[in-house]
Amino acid sequence: MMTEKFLTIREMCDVFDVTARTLRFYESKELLFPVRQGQKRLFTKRDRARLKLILRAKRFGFSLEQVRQLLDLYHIDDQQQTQIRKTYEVACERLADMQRQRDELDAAISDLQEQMNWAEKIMQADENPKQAAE
Amino acid sequence: MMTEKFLTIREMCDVFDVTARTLRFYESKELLFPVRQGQKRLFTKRDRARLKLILRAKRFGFSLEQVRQLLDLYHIDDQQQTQIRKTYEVACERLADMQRQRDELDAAISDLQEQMNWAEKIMQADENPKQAAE
DNA sequence: ACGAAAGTTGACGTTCACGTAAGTTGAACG
DNA sequence: CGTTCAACTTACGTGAACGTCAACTTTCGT
Repeated sequence: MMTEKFLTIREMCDVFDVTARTLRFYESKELLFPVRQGQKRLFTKRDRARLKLILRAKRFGFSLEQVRQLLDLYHIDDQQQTQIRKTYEVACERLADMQRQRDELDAAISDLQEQMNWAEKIMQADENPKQAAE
Repeated sequence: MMTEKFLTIREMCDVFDVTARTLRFYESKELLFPVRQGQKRLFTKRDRARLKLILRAKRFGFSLEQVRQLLDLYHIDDQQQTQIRKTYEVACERLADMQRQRDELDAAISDLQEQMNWAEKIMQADENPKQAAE
């Protein structure tokens, strides 16, 4: 048994901490492609990988539409190879976005840390009030 | 003249590439506090700094409400010092969020770059088709 | 002094990303 | 066989973050 080839919608919800509605919504937006057994959805390993990336990218502030474009890169093998180059270019832009974002994030982290150091000093002073005045 | 102490709403729009509606909306949500000259808004240096941070944080996927909390750290001097500690704790969480996010972002960037290397190889092969078959 | 330009306040509309409720279907269990 | 339960579809509702339009007032140039 290789990690149970398929997951039900409920199992997906538990694993990824999302609602069933969300998974159906993502399917409707062509972000996920669960196979059907009767009318029930079964999520493949590929769906799990995609969902992981979706949730991650969301935390970076990407829209679902942007994520969909990004995801295209991860399943080129399914597609016509004629699309590779176009997809590659999209990926280049996304990558640049992400690198810019990381740089900004680094800056923001530094900023915040500085502010917090300053706040620490203030709080320190607040704990020993008027130490010099006596 | 020290960088023109105040900016009109239109100047703000041009500088930060946002709409007037957005600025008024941010004010209504207490993210910005432009002073009034008559009924016109004048944006201070502090508003400009705040807006910069707002737009930056938005790109990280923070909600405006989260941003508002974050911004509180940046104007503690205006507030009661009793609030410092609370604000400091909020900031700690945000900082942790941001660091986690950066780690994930790094991972995502690596992933994407790997995929792109793979795509490059495919494209390379596509340029010289069946080189080995002849 | 007057008309255009810029700014203001409502108030309603829109898009995204789901939430939620109502009714249906299919497998499963006592 | 009835019912219970999970999953399904359809459809309307919701909060966040603005867009857009209407109807003022204020200011500025000629």
